[in-house]
Amino acid sequence: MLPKAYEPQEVEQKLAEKWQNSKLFAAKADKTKKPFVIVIPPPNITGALHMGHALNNTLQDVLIRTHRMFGEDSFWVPGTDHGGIATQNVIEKKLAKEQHKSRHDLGREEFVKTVWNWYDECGNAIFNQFRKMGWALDLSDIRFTMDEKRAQAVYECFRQWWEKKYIYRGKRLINWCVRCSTALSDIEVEHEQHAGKLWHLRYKGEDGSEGIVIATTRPETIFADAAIAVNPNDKRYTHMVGQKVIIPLANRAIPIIADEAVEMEFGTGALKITPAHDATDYEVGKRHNLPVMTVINDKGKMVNCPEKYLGMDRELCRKETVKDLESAGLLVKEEKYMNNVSTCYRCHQPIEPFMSEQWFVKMDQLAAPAIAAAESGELQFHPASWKTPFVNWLKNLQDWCISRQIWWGHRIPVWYCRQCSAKGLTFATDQQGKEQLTKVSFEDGATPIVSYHQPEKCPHCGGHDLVQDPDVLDTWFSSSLWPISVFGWPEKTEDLNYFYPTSTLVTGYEILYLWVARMVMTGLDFTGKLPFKDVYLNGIVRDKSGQKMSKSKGNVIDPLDMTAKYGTDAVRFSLLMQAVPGKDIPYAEESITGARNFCNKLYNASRFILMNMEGINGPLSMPKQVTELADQWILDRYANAVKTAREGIEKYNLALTANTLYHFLWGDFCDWYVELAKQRFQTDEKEHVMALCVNILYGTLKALHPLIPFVTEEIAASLKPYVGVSETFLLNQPYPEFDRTLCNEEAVRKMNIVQGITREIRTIRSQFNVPPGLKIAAVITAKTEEELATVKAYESYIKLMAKVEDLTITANADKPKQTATAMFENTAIYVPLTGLIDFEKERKRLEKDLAAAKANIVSRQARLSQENFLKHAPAEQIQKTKDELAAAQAAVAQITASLEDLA
RNA sequence: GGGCAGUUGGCGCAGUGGUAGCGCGUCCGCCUCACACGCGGAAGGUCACAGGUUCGAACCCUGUACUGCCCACCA
Repeated sequence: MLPKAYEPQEVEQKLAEKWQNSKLFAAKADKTKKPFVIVIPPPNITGALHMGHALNNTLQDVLIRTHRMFGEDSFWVPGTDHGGIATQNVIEKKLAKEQHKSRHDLGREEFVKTVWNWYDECGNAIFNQFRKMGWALDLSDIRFTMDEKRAQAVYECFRQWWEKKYIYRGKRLINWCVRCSTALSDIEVEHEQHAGKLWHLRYKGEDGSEGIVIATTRPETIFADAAIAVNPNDKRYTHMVGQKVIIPLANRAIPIIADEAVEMEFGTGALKITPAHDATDYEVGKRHNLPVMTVINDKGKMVNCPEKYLGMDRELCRKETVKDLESAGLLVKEEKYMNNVSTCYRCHQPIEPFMSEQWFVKMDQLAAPAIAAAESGELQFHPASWKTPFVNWLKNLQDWCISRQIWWGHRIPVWYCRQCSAKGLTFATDQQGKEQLTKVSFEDGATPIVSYHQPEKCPHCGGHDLVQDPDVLDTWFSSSLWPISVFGWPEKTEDLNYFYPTSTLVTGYEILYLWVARMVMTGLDFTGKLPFKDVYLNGIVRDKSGQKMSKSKGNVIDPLDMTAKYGTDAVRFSLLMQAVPGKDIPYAEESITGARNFCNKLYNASRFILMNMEGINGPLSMPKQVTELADQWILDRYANAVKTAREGIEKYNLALTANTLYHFLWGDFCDWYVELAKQRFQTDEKEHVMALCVNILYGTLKALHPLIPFVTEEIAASLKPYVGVSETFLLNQPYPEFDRTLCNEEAVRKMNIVQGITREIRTIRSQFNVPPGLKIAAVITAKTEEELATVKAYESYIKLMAKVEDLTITANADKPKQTATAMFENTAIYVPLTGLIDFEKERKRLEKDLAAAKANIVSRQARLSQENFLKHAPAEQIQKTKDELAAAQAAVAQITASLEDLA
């Protein structure tokens, strides 16, 4: 005998291995079939899986599995991402913790080797977790953004864009992370509200006058001031424009200029312009031809400033400057201020705007086709509300800074001749005594040679002393090529031809710009085709109170802990029940228990049906024709559940699919059909009923399999002999089709009457504490032909489900004495309960029902007396209202009689 | 500053024109021979607010408030 409760752990382990070993998830590359392809958002090799991965991958898994069952050649392409800065940070922390070493202690080569070792370790761990989760990825064929093929793709992209002049080198004010010591692109910068201060500083006039007062959050940058700016329309300052003032503590004169960028209302209306350390100021400086002077270096230390502050950290210098300004009497005011601080998306330290020569990609030509694709609707977003932000982002795109001053990543495929480029190259000796190229300046004459491998010789002088650019590419550079690189681009492979473009991209909205937009641009640029036509944006898994999960908040739920405790299916199903496109999911352990209970319900229902299979040999096919109400009804429910489940998948509304199947299985199949079937098991109808049970259950298992693959596969294995299936895996069987011929509205209507009357009797039983085992008598007086006929025909259902022994059915009986009364539509239900009735309780109950019925009469009558309603509303609606009025009137009459009876 | 979501019973959410559903929780009764991870029943909501469209609005339109997110060079 099977255990009472479903124990997922062993089952899942066993099946996960079986699936992988059978290569069940390998795409067949069957050219006769339509491919359905999803490329996985490759997880960074930074550590363990979190709930976000669980959600994102489960959604993809459901799509992959359903489309496979739809008969398509579905292929989910697995891989990982090297994760640039993120991974380098993880390894640096690890080194510091375990060996008290920095990456500089190891040197570049050794450090990179260390990360590769980490990749072996962590990559494996990730795929083991994938296997455990049962995700339909063929793990025998995986990709990595830094493996040889993907590196070739990166190089080819760089080369082509260099030739097209999309890639260029430029000196700009870029976002510099002092902690990570690298440049960042604009979207890698996050904006956080920090409690800071706003200082009002006086810049005295060159002529000794009072000068002007400005407001700043960054007093340490005054040494780099190039001007003071005011709004041209600001009458307070018009007379001062053109005059010169003295920078405090620096004693340098700068002009007062007028520029539209200055907000008159903010601070004092006067703004210090520091082109080298602020993006706005940089633009103003350009307009006014101001000199750019740097006072903070790449380490965040002060340079080019009065000696006192030289070498000081920027933070400390801020404090010191304020102190000294105060002593000098030039600090006019200090106020608290909520500052919008730019921070690094990886380490969350404040970003320093920094003048630097970097590699950029020109975006306008790349963006244009992407904008067109989104605007035309060729590219679809789910939910669609992301289209506008997507397009707007592309329209306001700045050039993409792609060089990073870190060690882990694709090295820029550019070389320099030490002879020809000598002036533009700066070398330093590292801690291992090796000479390293640290800085490249095209402005000073470095000449690039674009090449994947080290060129044999310099094309200019024939020299052999060539060095590679020290920078690596933005990690998103290789990610943006992912949909083509996974299939072997730039080679014209068969895979690329067959599987590209892919079908759907499933990812979080937080990387829509960082990743999705760029894949669209590169895909269109290199292939002329969109990499995917549907973008399904999933929400973020949050904690129960809607907070983002984070280690520091201690509210993280580990998906692996949860799968160990409740089973993978339970975790998957709990997420799917809430998976509405674009919506965040509040998540708590309690969310999982419901899903776990469902898996158990499914298991037990199956167990029950299997138990009743005893004595039945061979497969039972689905009966072609059914005449019994319960059979007609359950087939209608089943057909509709399948229909809605499929709709949910097509509309990317997996919550709809999950909920529909949940309620069909539990509410319709178990609570009513199987309960009714129990009595038929004792008759010669048994085989017929079993045929329906087992086939409907098997169909439901197939419909559920993409959502909860383990428990369904496990059950299906036992059920197969009874439905005549020889195929081992559910995944290779067709997804249930909606069968219109099974729909039967009349059966649903009749069953609804049976259920309604049953519930009324059960309520009476419960209200008057009738012992569950006690069979009772009941009198049903049906006032309409339909109800009367139905009750008469299916009195056995009511007797069974409501535990009624003696059922009297009449068209018009007087209310028996000493009974409880209930109404269902036009039918009165009397339950004689001599000695059991609490008259006071019954009176209260009846009065409540009476009030409700009276309210119904009033509202229906009001509606029916409106001429406009009768004129405009559809006939069907008018009839419905009339029926409701009649039912309410019948109820009032009946209940009133009952109340009189009680008195 | 711009944009996008959301506001439905104690909690978390479904529901796109015919006056409300689900899960959890609560309360009552049940170990009824598949399942107590269960069965039956009950209580609980003027669908944020104000206008408008409509015979009819949780649902469509306008505005307001609050919450969250994204974008943006008010230092």
